Amino acid sequence: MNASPTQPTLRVRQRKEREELILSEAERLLSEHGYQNLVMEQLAERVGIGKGTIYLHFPRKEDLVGAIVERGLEQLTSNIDEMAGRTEEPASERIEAVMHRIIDGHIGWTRMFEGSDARELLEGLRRGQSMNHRVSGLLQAMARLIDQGKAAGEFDETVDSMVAVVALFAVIRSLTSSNLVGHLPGERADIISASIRLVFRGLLVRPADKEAAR
Amino acid sequence: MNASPTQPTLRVRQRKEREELILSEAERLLSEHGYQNLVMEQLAERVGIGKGTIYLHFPRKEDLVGAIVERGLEQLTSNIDEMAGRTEEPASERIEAVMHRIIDGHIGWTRMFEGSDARELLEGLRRGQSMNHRVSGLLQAMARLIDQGKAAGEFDETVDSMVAVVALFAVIRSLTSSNLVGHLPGERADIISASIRLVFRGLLVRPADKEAAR
Amino acid sequence: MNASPTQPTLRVRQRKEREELILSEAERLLSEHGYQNLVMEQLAERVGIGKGTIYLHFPRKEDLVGAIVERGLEQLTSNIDEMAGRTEEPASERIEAVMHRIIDGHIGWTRMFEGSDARELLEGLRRGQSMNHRVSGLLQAMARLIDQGKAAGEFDETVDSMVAVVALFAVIRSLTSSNLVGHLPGERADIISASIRLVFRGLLVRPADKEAAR
Amino acid sequence: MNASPTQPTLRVRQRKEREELILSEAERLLSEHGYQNLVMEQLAERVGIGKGTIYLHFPRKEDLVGAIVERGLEQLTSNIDEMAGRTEEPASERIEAVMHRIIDGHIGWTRMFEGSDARELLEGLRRGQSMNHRVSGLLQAMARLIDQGKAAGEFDETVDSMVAVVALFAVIRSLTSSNLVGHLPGERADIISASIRLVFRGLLVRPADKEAAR
DNA sequence: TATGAATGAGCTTTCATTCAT
DNA sequence: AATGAATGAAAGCTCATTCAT
Repeated sequence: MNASPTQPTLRVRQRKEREELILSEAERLLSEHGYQNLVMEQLAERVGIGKGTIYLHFPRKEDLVGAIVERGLEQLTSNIDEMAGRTEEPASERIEAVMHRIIDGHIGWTRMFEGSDARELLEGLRRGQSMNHRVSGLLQAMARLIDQGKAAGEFDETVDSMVAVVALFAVIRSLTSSNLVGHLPGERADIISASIRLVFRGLLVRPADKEAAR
Repeated sequence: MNASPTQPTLRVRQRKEREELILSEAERLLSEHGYQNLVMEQLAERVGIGKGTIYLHFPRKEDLVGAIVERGLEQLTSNIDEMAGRTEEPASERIEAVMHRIIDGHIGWTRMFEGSDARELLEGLRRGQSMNHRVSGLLQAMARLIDQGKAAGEFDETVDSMVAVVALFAVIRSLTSSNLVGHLPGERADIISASIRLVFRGLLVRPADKEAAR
Repeated sequence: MNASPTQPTLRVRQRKEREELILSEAERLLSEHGYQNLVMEQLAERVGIGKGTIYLHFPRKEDLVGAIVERGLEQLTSNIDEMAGRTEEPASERIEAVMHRIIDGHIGWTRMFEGSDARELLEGLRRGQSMNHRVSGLLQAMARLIDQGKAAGEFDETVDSMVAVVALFAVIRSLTSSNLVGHLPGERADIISASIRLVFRGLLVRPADKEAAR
Repeated sequence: MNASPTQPTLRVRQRKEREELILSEAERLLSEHGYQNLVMEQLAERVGIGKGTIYLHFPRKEDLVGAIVERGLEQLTSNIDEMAGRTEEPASERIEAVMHRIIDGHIGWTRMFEGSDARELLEGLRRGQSMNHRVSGLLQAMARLIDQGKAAGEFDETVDSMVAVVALFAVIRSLTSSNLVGHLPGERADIISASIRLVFRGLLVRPADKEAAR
């Protein structure tokens, strides 16, 4: 009489799938063109559904974007947490891996929110709390990785972990948006690696410090 | 008819002045509200001129913003060049000063381009070439400061100057937009200073290296 | 398959019941929000059925509203006819009672058709003829009451009954919509009663006339 | 240097003219199709201007309709006031003339507001006060006419003037919207006249009363 | 030269109606 | 028979850009 437990309502699954489809396409358009230039009709067309259908899933454009942000933050956080489990590898390598993964897989975060009334959008998300949790969660996950490095003697304990997180994300953000990188000589990948390592240099325990500590 | 040679420009000078006025006001609106929410009519009103007059100076909204970007880049570059002259001060201090100045005096660069079709905007600027020059100029000016530091033995010569520049600007950008910083504990100013210094730590010549070099 | 002849209607009766349910709820929404703001989905939800089901009964929103109007006219007419039976009471009192009942129990007739393309709606109803019959029936039922009054010597025979009917309904309509009444001093109920009586004054046989008739 | 006093800015006059044009056409469409079915684009087309131009004069559709209402009330009031001046004619005749003029000149008051969220619209107008003044002014102007009739011994002083006003407007409203009248036999004009007179009968001083007063 | 009235493409959002399940 | 997901026409409103004055 009722749906088998292994098949949670089919309908629901299809709905979820379509939602995923919308979000993915929207994320692409968002990172390509920014909030204002994401046109609902165009989005629908690309997904291959009617304009109104989007509104069945996301009552306002704002909500659509909010969902994308949350999804992104969630993915990033789980990525980082996964890395936090591999305690056999040095923290610095794991962090670098995380950063590369973020940079590669991810999406012009910077551009994404262009032209939303970003202030209002974020404000709204913030009021809804979930954004706060997600962002805080992301930052803390990253900080945990750094703390692992400190505990392992890799990183300098005098450097505030949260400050390091900010610096790392700063580099990610900048490398992600092509603004500057586009103007630099050399391969993009090289620049990325070198930049990440530069920040690490500031974070690593210095031989001299160890010396001094004796 | 009788334009004196020393003042061929009365007209021209007024024109230039007004152009400056437009740009200044536009820059403010831009950093406050982003590209899409910069409304030409509102701008004209604030400047105290007619809407159409703006179009006498900048045929398209895009051009107006392009001019602002160029002007900003120019100012930054000259700021940095000025600092490059004060060779009596340590490079690291001068760089930090530059960074603070950029961050303080500056303009939500991040928000400024929100809602432009950034790709198209930049593409257009690029086609006009001048953007390329300006950005390259800015990066190179900064790189020169770093090179000075290297020459003075402050900075590690093995670190690529351009990479360092990218990292520095990355931090600036991130600290400028409140996205992350807003989620951090502590005073904004403290976070900024700490972040800058973290990058410097990675740049400074390490005592241990010196030791090893002996 | 085995529908007993006395109850061929189990299905049919249920269908009729649901139709009644839809109409009642629709009438409420209609009088509260007007035609345009009557949303089919909301209606379905309130009735507790699926949106599509409504369309099984009424192929178009227009038809739904048409049915409501007819039902309303029918009810009013039967109300009046019932009153026409109580010949022991004075016609004027019975008419006043009818009017109060209409005003009280009734439904912002005025608001109900807000936002329909009333012309088209009525046109459509008219094409279906039935509307004409209903309205005529209503007016005639009321006229019959007045004629009773004339026969009883209560009302002046020189006043055209139909004109009196129009005037009476005019007052009802106006008193029903709060537009004017809201701007008047005094209690709503008092205004209503006084207005009705004013029209009656014009309808009653005048003592002076009687005098003259002697 | 400044515009001659007899020619108040030409611009301003043209603007006023166009505004008048918009209002007139809007009033027609409004009375024909009701608020919801008044489509801004269609209105613009009929007036022969661009859609946006309307918004230059009336920032919201609501404002446009508000202006129409005010204009209408103003015209009515001044019509009535003018009539109030002709004290040489009997009040009843002047009132009848006013009513005919109202009915002829303005038609679908009733239909005009259909489908606005009338509640909100009126609420808004009411909050803005101006509506209150206008409507009160209109009712009072009419009441003044009736008072003149009372003073002249034409009308019965025991009938509340405001109640009479309500009844008169009730008739106007009803006769204006074709709902009922369309279903009546006879000429529209005749019905109108007869209805008005019926109400007057209720208002006039009765010979019998005079008799009694002796 | 400077203006701002006029324009209309373009956007988000709503909702009657259809139709596969 | 009953449902509600999907659709897309339609509508109000904004604002970059033009152009008559």
